[in-house]
Amino acid sequence: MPELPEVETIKRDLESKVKKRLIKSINIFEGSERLFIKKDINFFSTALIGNKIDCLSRHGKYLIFSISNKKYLIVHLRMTGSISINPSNSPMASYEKIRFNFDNNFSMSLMDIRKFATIDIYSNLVNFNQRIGPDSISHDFNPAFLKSKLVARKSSIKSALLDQSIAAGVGNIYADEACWDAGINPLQKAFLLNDDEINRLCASIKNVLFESINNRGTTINNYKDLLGNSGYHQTKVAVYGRVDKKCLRCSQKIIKTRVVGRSTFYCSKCQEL
DNA sequence: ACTATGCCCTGGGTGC
DNA sequence: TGCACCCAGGGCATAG
Repeated sequence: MPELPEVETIKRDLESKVKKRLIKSINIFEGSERLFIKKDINFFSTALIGNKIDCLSRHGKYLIFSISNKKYLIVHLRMTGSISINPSNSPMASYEKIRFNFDNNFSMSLMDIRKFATIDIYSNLVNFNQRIGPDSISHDFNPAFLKSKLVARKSSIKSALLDQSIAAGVGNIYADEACWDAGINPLQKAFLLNDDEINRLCASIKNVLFESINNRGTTINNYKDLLGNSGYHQTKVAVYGRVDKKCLRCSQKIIKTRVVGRSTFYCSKCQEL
């Protein structure tokens, strides 16, 4: 499931393949109806066909293609979405939902088993940037910002970290990893964190995200890069999915519970409530 | 205003 | 071997 490091890996690999490419045509495959946030597929096609991709960026888990006509194509891969680059005459891939054919006889394809992925066209990013908080590896995501968001937050810190208006790009795996790294119990009420804990948590979030980027992301279930390869960070994961195994710091058994409907893993000894 | 819950979706795994 | 169930979780709609 692509979170920030996985989307960042895709973005870095994809950038040189799509930058300055002209979109000649688009193929839309069966079962792609849910992909389009705005149901008008004609609007989608006319906004893109004949235009170039100026550059590619990422905000949280969203991929943002800046188009030469000043519009933005925004892609979210959700749970099982993936992207690949292939010659335009390649046969349709399994679960392929949409294909963008470029002017160099290559194409960018979006595949998705579970049909949760979304694509959308924006005329500007004002609303988007208001809805999503600062990217978790940016300078704007810092202890002062985090404190401002947690001070009145009655829910658990895990719930707060999954809120994309707080920690954009953090998902279930890295929320647990960051809490473990910082020695904070994911069930702790967010507003109870003191300054020292917020400083540690902020640093830990960045640490686990940067480390995973260096390892090309974490492949637990579905994530694959542009070439269909897994990441390497799953071998470095400290708590996620390690129920009943020994904590890497204190050898206590890792506990599994559920927080806001998500599997949550922590060490009861070094992440005391 | 804030927070919690259910839903979407399908392949893979498990237990009988 | 087959079948029925359960689980994975991001973001949104809805309820409280």
